[in-house]
Amino acid sequence: MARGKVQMKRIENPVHRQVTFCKRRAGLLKKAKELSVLCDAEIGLFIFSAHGKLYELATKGTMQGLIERYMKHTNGNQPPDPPIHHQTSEAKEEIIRLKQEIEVLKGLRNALGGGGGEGIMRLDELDMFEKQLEIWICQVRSTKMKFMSEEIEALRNQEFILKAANKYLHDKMEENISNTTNMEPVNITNCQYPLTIQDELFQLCT
Amino acid sequence: MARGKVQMKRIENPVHRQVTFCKRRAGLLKKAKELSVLCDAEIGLFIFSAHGKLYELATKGTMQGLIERYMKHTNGNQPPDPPIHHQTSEAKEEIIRLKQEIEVLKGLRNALGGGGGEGIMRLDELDMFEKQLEIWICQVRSTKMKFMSEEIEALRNQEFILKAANKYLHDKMEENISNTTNMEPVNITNCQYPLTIQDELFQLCT
DNA sequence: AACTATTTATAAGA
DNA sequence: TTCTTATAAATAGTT
Repeated sequence: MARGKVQMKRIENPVHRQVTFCKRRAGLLKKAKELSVLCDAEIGLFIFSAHGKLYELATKGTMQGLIERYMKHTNGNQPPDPPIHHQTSEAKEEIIRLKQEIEVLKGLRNALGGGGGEGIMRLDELDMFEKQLEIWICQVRSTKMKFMSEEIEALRNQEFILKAANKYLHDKMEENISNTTNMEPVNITNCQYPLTIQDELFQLCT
Repeated sequence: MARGKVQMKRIENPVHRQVTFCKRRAGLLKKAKELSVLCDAEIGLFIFSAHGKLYELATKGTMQGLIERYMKHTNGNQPPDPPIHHQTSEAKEEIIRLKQEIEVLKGLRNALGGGGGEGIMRLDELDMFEKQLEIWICQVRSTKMKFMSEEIEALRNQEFILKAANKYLHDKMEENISNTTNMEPVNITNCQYPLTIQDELFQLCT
């Protein structure tokens, strides 16, 4: 505030910073005392330097007494530790919030991993909506999978029937050949393509 | 401090006192903030007016946290609230632990997503994560659908081949019958089950 | 709340 | 650190 304005940001030069800290700390304590005296106010002030050293001022009584009064004032309920209770409540709320977030993330992770969605998180409507959308998608896909599986099953049955018909005709033909003139038998083994249905394909959304 | 020195004693005129209180209070709070910013200090300040009204400033975190630090600094033996401090410390530790867990889960998300996750906004992160989840699920399902479609196609081909073999054998048999003795033809129409593949099943994730 | 004449605080230099 | 000093800020008294 003299010989040049000062930028309201941390003073990078450590020497300057330390000097300014000493000067302004003294000024601040002085101002606090003055305000207390002039205006009959009760002031508690503590300053931790960057290195952790403590400077304090309590204008009336002790800092302990002031802190107690502060505590009592912040919330007019619990005389022993209302501020503490308040703080703990805040902490508990944040813990609950963080736990919810973790649950959401775990739910999403599980959905990614295997689809085992579980608890309904009480979060935003958007969140709920997206979760329901996900569940809906899973259900639709599962239904489609079921249809396709049934189709494959029907085709397998069809294959079985056709093979049986084939064998019947083949046998009949050989029977006819043996009964009649020479006739080369029909080789249908070329038609016996292996069927390798991957059963794990049907393990979806279980 | 202007237009006349001020005696360092209580201002008796209530109006003057109140005005001075307002002005100097603002100045004191400003000075405290400046000291905190310029010198990287942590400052707690509370002012009780003569009438009991509270004005406070905590430069970092909450006044509660600052008071805790003050308590911890002065001496670790205060009977009124060591348990309180302990409780709060536990809460803070749990908050830190939960935050770490969230970070782990976010890392998992990024690993799964692969895409550029940078995350500043929490809701946005969640949103993007869920979107990625949806995309991922869709991709997995599409791949499975592709496999199943290929299986169905193979079965259709098999069916075609078997039908052709059937027809060949049937024709041959009729030929044999016409060439040889009377013999009732094999009726294979009973084996001609209609195949109705629902093509819309393959319209997934388009 | 706004204005100013002063006092105070303090940044930079020694 | 402390002192000095030019200058920026704060503010007492007033409107």
